[in-house]
Amino acid sequence: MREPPARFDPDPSLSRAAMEALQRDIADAAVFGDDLPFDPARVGDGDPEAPVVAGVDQAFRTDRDPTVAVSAIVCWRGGEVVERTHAAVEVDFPYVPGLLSFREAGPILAAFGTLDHDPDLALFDGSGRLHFRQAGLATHVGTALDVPSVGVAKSLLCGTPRGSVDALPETARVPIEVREDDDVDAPVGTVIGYVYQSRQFPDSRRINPLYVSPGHRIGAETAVGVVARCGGDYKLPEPTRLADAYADEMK
DNA sequence: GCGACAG
DNA sequence: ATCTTGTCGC
Repeated sequence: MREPPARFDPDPSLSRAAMEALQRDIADAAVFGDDLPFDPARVGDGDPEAPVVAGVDQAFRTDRDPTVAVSAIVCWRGGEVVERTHAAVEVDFPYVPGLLSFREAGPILAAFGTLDHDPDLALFDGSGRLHFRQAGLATHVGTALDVPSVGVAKSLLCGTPRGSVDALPETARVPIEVREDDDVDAPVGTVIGYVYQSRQFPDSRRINPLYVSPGHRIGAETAVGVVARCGGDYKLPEPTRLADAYADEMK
């Protein structure tokens, strides 16, 4: 698909201050409301007209000196894999909470560059708006490519759930808002994502919920909705789970 | 100084 | 993210 504009290049050689400044610019350019060129209620439908969802995930080869990031993309449409691609890129920037995209967005954009399909929506492993400067990985890449995107994280980076998240029943969702003591660049009370209990066991054992947030061109409620419509039999949405397995296979 | 946080 | 066997339960 198309090349990303240099404006939002996730350059790992930038200073930390420059990275944070870029994230504020990205958050300004991002759209955290529904602006979708497709009907989100049709995600997961089994017909050829249904939206194409791209699941994106990475695996790393640390048996090399410059670590190699293997970024995988699986395009999925109503239960069918319509395309798979990947890219392997050397990375030297470490994982730093809040700056994940400066480690992973480069390899991800390289993989998108080899993708034939133009996905309607992209699901990322990490946060979107659920980020200190409202510019997590899903927001960064979604905005750079101007593709509707959603962040699906397995743990919470910031924000406060509006209520209890213990023993949530399957499909339950709890808004995550900004509180006074949260270090998030958004007004107090803003809903920046949702806790989503995608799967749950009948017994006492607990499965951790997912933390879903808007990346670009989608609102928080619709974001959880589409993730729910991509759900298979596992905790992670199908496109993400398939990309995870493909990334592992490719490394 | 303490806290503490995606992958 | 990655390193890793067995083990508990449906």
